[in-house]
Amino acid sequence: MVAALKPTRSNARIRRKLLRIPGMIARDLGVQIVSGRFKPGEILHGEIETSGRLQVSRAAYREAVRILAAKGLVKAFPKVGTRVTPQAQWHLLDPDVLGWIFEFDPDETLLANLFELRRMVEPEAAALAAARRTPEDLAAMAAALKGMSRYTLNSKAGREADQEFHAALLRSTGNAFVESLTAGVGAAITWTTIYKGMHSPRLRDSVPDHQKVYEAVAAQDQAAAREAMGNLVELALRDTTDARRMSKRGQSK
Amino acid sequence: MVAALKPTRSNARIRRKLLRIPGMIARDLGVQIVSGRFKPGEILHGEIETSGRLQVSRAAYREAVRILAAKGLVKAFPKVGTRVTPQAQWHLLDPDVLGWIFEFDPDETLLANLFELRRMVEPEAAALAAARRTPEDLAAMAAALKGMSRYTLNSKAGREADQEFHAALLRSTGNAFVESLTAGVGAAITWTTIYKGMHSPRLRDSVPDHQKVYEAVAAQDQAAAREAMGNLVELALRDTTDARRMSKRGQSK
DNA sequence: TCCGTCTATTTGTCAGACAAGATAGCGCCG
DNA sequence: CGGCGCTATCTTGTCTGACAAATAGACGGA
Repeated sequence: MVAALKPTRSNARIRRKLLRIPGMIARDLGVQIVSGRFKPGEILHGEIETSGRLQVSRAAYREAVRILAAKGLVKAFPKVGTRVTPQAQWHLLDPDVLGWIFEFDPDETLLANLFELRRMVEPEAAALAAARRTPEDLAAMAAALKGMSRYTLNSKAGREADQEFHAALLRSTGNAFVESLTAGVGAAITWTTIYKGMHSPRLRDSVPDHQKVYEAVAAQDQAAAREAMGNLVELALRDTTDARRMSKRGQSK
Repeated sequence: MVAALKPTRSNARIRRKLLRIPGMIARDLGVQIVSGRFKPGEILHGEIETSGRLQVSRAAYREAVRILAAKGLVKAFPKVGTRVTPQAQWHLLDPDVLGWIFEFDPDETLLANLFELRRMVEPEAAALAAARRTPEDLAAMAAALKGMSRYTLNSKAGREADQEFHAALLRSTGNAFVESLTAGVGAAITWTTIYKGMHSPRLRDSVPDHQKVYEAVAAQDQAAAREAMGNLVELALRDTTDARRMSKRGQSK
């Protein structure tokens, strides 16, 4: 629930600076939908009722619903209401939707699916990057690599460097569609780190794996880049599932 | 330009039944943005001005802008206006954005990029499908295949069967993220067909290629499925670029 | 020269009203 | 009695006009 949405002054700082009211509501509803609180086929409560309950204008609430509709999560019809669409129609690779899905403990299957996609795309992306990377791309990857080893994944800066490494690699494919998968890769990486940090105290150092990818890309060796990145994703997946399994067992849930 | 947007009655039927006013405006602006008519960094005209010019209420226009913002095409700030975001932030795999990009003669590079993505994903998807397909999946693919050979790509039904074949295959991976790439694959297929139909009178029959994929999936032979689908995409790409080159040369442009 | 303030402009939000579309139930007619 | 069409009604769709909030840029003071 949104609770006290009207930010007279108190939560004005808490709310992300750039999230206006419709954005907040959309995020809120979006999370409830992707987390199963609202199931496909269900119909959201009426606009007047909901906007009244949230103490926002109907226009603001409508803009929120429009955002969700733009991401394929809902569809609105007169008289029938705003219905949650089946998952097959959701724009799962939309950065916001991804964020909502993985905001809280995400569905195990979906995380596995996301890794499957990484496994398909990233090795080939590395091969493309090896063929097309510019000196600037290389510099960005080198800088990210340096950041990873300097700060480690235990610090925010280190984790951001990890993300940036993969982002730079996808960017250097020169393929706009591949680049648009950055958010998806980032989400998978985030949860790998979270699970590893949560329960396996001694996390395997992933810098050497990244280093190998970097070297292959730098040497413009497509086959080696593909191979190294394949390894990296494979290991990341294993680490994630292992850590997750331990974590689940630990909390006996 | 939207021209006469106010549908007193005349164009009420012409406008796609399910496209409300904000949807129409969003599509219109979206096409102008992805086609380069509005360039990244540029600022859209003010809300009052634009909504006035289009003869719609400001609320309706705002909902349209919200849709575009949800797809990453624009960002709005008070005082500064609504700015077109750099292409790297666009949600290129959003079905609507894809549709807008490929609505008219699309950028050659982008089409090539889309094929690159297909080349990465679809063979592995075929392998996954071979491992996981249910009898129902298989039936759907068989039906689509039958439709392709019965109606050929010269008819609408045949083209839809082609799309459905690939959609069914992606669906049978059991991977929601892979499935969400259906729109992207579909867009690529559409333009392959268009280019082939446009200038190469004798288009290579692609049914045997699809048949091979189907048989491998039916036999649960992952390697064969991967191989067959790799071939199919490769040939489709070659057909597309060939046909396009001929077409361009033909119209001496 | 630099920094804080002030203003103007743009988007953000609100409020209430009416229009349009779709469902369901009612009633007419066969 | 059963099928068909009309109407009542409910929900989203759209319009209008107003005020609030945020910020870029100008202005003025230290």
